[in-house]
Order: sequence, then C-alpha cells, then structure tokens
Amino acid sequence: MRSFKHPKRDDIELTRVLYALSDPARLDVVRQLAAEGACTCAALDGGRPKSSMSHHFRVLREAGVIFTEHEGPTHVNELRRDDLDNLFPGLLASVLGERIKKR
Amino acid sequence: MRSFKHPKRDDIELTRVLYALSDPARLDVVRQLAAEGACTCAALDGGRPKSSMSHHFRVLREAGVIFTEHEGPTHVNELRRDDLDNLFPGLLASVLGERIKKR
DNA sequence: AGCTCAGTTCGATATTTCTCGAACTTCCGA
DNA sequence: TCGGAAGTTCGAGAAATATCGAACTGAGCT
Repeated sequence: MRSFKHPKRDDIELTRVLYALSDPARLDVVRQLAAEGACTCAALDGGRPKSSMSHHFRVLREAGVIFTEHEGPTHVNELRRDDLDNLFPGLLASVLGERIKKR
Repeated sequence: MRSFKHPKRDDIELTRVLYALSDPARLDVVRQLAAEGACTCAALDGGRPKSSMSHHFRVLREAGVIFTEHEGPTHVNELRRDDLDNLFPGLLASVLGERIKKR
C-alpha cells in the first residue's frame, strides 16, 4: 500500500462521516487529533491492538475524516479540518464539544 | 408496546446519535421532521416498507433523536431539537445544513 | 362486532462490521 | 544486510444491522 486512497473533498459524504464518528474508539482518535494535531498511529491506539486500530484508521480515512501520510517509518494522521469545516460547517466543532461562539 | 422508551436527555450518547444519523433513510426522516415539524410515520416513509421504517424509527428513538407519541390511531414523531441542541450545540444545525446535491 | 388503517413485532436471510492474532512490507539504523 | 519498529493486510469467528413479508395490536368508525 504505497499510498492511501483518500476521497477528494467533494466526494466526502455526510452519512459516511457520521458513521465514522459513531464509534467510541474512532471518536477518541478524532478528539486526540483535534487536541494535539498530527499524530502517528501508535500515539493514538489507546491500548488497542494494532490491527484493530488499523481498521479504524481506514474507516476514518475512507470517510474523509483524516488524512494519513507516510513519514519515514511512521504514518502521520491529521484531521481534515478544512475540508470538513468547508463541507459541513460546525459539525466538527459540535462533535468535539467545542463551545460555539455565543452572541 | 403501550408507549415507547425514550432515553432521558442526560442519557443520550453522542456516538449513538451519530450512528442513528449515519443512515440515509434516517437522515431523510430527520431532515423532513426538521422542515415540517411533527409527522406521522406514514408521512415519512419515502416509499419504503413499513417494517423497514419501523426499524429506523426505533433506532432514531432509542438514540434520543426523535420523540414518538401515540396520537389517536397514528404515531406522531418529532425531533428532540431542544435536547440535542442542549447536549450537542450545533450538531443538528450542521447536519441539517448540508448543501444537498449540487449539480 | 366487524372492518380498516397505522404501525409494531417476529422471523429469516443477507450483509456489514468488529476484533485480533499472524504474517507481511517498508523504512531505517547498526 | 540483518534486525527491529511501525503499520497494513489477511483470515476467521462473533456480533450487530438491514431488509422486508407476514402476522399481530390498538384505535376509531359504522
């Protein structure tokens, strides 16, 4: 798997994103990425087996939630924040529990 | 099933809500409820078999997304907008605000 | 009571997803 | 070039979900 397949921004589907976010393990990953920026897979495993996490990363990746790239011996994951904010404004913020600007 | 079981507001879980919203048929229901207010089940079936829809209503109900009550011979569903907005501010708005099918 | 309508429950099947060990690939340092 | 570290893929079993027809229930009408 030389490089991963990521959906283009306009191919990201809301239902798929919601599905990807509906698993506690995956939501943890997303929260941690939001809090800490790019992370390797190992930094995000929460003590779960690598093969399980690899599956979850794939779901997140193919839904368009995260972007994974090879960086030397590790894989670095980032949240596709710009794309998601652009497509579904407010979604990530609400899921991450960030306080929405009050007026 | 004299009356339905609905989770109390504080028992509503984000992952479950996201899961409930991650199915196109269920998302359609939620969108229509948001647009039109309370609706009977029959008004929301989108041409799908009743038993399938009943399943989807149950998923939405048990996740805390909709509230269903008996009203004479029909069942009336409403979005639990206040509860959801309170628990996850902005979530519903972002999910409902998706640009539909640009072509 | 009998009928109909609205919806639910049951049951069976098909599909998907989750989980995790084991084997594999790639990259890099010694 | 050998070995370890980081992840992925494969495979298999378990569990959850989707779908939909058929049977059922409850309410209201005549």
